[in-house]
Amino acid sequence: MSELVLKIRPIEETQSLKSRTYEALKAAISNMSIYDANAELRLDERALSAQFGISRTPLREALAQLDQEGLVRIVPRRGIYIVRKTKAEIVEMITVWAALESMAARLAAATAPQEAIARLHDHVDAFTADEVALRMGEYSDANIRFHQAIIGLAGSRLISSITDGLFTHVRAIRQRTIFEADRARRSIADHKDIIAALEARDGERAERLVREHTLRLRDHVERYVTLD
Amino acid sequence: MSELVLKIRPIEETQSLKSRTYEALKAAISNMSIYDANAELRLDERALSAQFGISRTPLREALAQLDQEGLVRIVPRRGIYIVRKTKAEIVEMITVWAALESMAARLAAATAPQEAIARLHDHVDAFTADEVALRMGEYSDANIRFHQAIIGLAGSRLISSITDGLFTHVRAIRQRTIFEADRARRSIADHKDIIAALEARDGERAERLVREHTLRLRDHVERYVTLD
DNA sequence: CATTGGTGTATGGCATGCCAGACTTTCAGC
DNA sequence: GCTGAAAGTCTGGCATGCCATACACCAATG
Repeated sequence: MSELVLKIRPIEETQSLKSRTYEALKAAISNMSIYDANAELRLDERALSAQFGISRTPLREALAQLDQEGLVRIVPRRGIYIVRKTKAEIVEMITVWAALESMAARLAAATAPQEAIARLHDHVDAFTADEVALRMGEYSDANIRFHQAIIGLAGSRLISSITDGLFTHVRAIRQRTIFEADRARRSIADHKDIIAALEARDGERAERLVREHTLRLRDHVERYVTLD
Repeated sequence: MSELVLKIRPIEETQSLKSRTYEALKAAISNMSIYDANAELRLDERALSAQFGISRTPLREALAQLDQEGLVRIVPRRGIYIVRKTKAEIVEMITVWAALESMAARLAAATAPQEAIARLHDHVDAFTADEVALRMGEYSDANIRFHQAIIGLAGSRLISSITDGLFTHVRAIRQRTIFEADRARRSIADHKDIIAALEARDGERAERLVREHTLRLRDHVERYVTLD
């Protein structure tokens, strides 16, 4: 499985009921497969607070946070609904991802330590193009970690936090679309080029390669993925 | 005029106490000049709720939202503090701004209607390089609106919402750094080039120009602005 | 049968009060 | 005079209950 990409919890133990409830709800919503199309989209404050064994106050605070992140929508006196992302919204997210990761690549080329860049190979070299087809699940994880690693190299907390938020939304799609040998083969080649550009400290090129790579994913989703 | 970029308040009148309190606090914090260095950084839930004439519940919800946006920091059983942005954080924000606005320019070049692009001239042509020195305040506003207009042309709600958030934080700095004739003169030239690229539908070039323009601002801030 | 008005119910918004933890103050002991 | 512990105070977290409003259901009316 993929506890690999679990966000590292901030040092301070966030023990408040609000925080724990937030995490629980977020995980539940994120892992809610987009396949169970007719899962109940409506949440009930009182029922949930009873399930969690807490009062409505911390639950409401957790829900408010999820609302702000766009995972749920709170409609006054109507209800709380799990948000279904449209394809257009997913495409927007990937576009923003492309913008931020490409900028991260530029920063990484300028400032990341050589050893850190070298470690990017670990995420790519483990797979040959042929193996990908066989171990697609593993590759999907490695692929995601590769992109997160580049963002990490930039050393920008802001970029990391924004993309983490996007990742929560895009996860399901990303795992689906990667399940295609063609894209995977191309993807491996792209990744190697990106690493080469970083190692050559060619920020412009790394930026461009990352952008084009991710925009290709966007176009692919736009063309071939269907939701709803 | 510029009702063009006015934030369109969500259709539904957000009359909830939480929303109104949030807006009020956000405005108060944002407009708190970074010059009154020793303004009280600590907020008191009970005192604020009394000032607003509401109970602590909606106030807490508003504060929680501000906490998530990074404008305040809530420390359990310690207090609520107005966050002072470090220069490094401001620089990160401008970097993200550069990434997103440049991507927006690329999108705008591809999809924005010709008339909309043409309206960008309004934000620039009103000033000659010489006038800028005289009407710096006006130019500063026009400058900001120009960049928001480009982002608007992209038609991406996500990019707009993220940059709006950044703008709240960066506003004070941006107004300070623009107060320099040299940068302003260069800025006007840059803006005209950007418009030209958009009109030529040259997405690559528009993207690059916007990125370089904003990264120059970043470098300027990094070098010459002092906070704290 | 369609429409409209009224009433009951469900749901989130808000007010209020108590609680645990952290800081401050004070006073005993050396 | 100094140190340390204990009590008091301040602060945000949480539980609980009431309220206004949106909606559904139903009856009365044309």
